[in-house]
Amino acid sequence: MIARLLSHLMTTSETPADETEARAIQDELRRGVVLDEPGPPPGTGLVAGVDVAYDDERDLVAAAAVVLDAGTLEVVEERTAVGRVSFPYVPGLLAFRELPTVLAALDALTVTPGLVVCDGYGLAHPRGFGLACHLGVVTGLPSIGVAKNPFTFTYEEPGARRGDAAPLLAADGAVVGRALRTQGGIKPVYVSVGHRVSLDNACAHTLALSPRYRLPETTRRADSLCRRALREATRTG
DNA sequence: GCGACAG
DNA sequence: ATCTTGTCGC
Repeated sequence: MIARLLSHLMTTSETPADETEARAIQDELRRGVVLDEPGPPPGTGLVAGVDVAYDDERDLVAAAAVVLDAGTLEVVEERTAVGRVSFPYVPGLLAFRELPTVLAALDALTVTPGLVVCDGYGLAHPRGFGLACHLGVVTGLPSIGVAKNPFTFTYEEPGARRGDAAPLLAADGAVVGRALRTQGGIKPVYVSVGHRVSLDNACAHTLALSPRYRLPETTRRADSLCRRALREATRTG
């Protein structure tokens, strides 16, 4: 079953036909999420960052997967993949637009990361199952989501120092993630659990990956790489 | 009912 | 996400 669902996400030809089908697939994948594991300790092993860039004009999408040494934050491996845009941007269904190409880039890696950091949300999601959850369940890897915007969620402004945080709340008051200040005096990032990681650990990783800038080095590296890959793809083919 | 809404 | 110059600052 997971293989069939994975093929839905992996291949352009089996992309969900509409939003209703996408939600049905989302509900299937949700059954596979594991939330009772702490995840790998921060600062050790390999951490991957993934991101995607689009050229809607030419119907192109480029994804990047960058693996860093969690201790030194040095790049261990980089891979990219280019494909066709197979699903529109629909709030709540971002995974179906981004994951096919991201999975292709991850598949090209020769090393296996102990954690994948996504640009977007995990459990902080209208239906409780965002991009980072899909990626985690489909790959089996621990995953977290680090987003730049609070989406539809609310939070009390955390303290101004690096490391200060506040719960990210859904409309019903449920804690779905955390607004985490990765740099003093700068807008926080929004961290949520994807798969096989605790929220505390997700935040510890995010902080460890953001020694200098607001966003984690994984996200920054993947972002610049997929943009470069898109430029190359546009210029070449 | 209408708008807002990760990337 | 993307459209986009110069500019302020380390």
